[in-house]
Amino acid sequence: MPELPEVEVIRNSLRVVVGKAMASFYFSSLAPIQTTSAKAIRRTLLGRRIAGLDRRGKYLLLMVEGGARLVLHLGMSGKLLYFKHRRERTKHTHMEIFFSDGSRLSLIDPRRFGTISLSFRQDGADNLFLQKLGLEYDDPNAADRDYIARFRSHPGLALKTALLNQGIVAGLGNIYACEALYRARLDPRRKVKEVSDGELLRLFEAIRKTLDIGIRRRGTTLRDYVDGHATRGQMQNFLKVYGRRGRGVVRIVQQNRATWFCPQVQR
DNA sequence: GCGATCCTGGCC
DNA sequence: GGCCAGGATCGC
Repeated sequence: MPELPEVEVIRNSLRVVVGKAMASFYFSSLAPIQTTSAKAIRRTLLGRRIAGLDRRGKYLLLMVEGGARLVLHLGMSGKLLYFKHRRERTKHTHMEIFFSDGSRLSLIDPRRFGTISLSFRQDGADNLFLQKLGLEYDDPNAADRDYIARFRSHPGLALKTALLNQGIVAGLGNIYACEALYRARLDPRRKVKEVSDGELLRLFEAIRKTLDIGIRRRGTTLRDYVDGHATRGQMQNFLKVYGRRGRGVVRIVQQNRATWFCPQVQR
């Protein structure tokens, strides 16, 4: 469900937990913990305060006093919700962090495509997921030639497929990949090797703009996306192609995923 | 590179 | 019952 804009909005919405001390935890028996254990997570977090929230691609990082980070991916169906007061645990809750003031953070993920992991290094090189990620769309240290080089190393990929590859540019999902290609007026089926550097630059600019707009509209709520306080996004009202059959927009399938585009505009 | 697969739920 | 879903990985 959540792509970069949704994760960024969730991150901003949860600033309320910064400074809170973690007093206890709940993990379901099906919690999607990867390459670590509930025990290790408890040991790492217990008694410590949340130092801040960060984001890398679609991963949300809960930064812990002392330098460790709890690395969360929400997959297709994950939500991270803050509750101020006691409350019945809802179905598919896989992790809860109880703060010393009685409030809590709940991870709810019916499909369990998300992941929970740990990282202790600033650069994420010790984390199976973070280590694979490509550039941030707004990386201040990356130049156009860096983005171009990343794309050029996958000449045979269709543009849409390249956008979904988190090792090239991190954070785009199915909605924003389709929207960025529309904004750049590029056919999602064209291969990387068939587009010019100029067209790639146009695509990068479209990616930045598309993700920025997504964040400003507080994410896309097609079905069930909400931020950390259960507030829906508004971007669904401004999508140009995704889910918009008709008026020249068609749906095709690439890599087993739906691609929505407008053949008259995108070439 | 492509298709199948993990999982649950909603909709037709 | 079948199809679809905002993700990512793993075979071939």
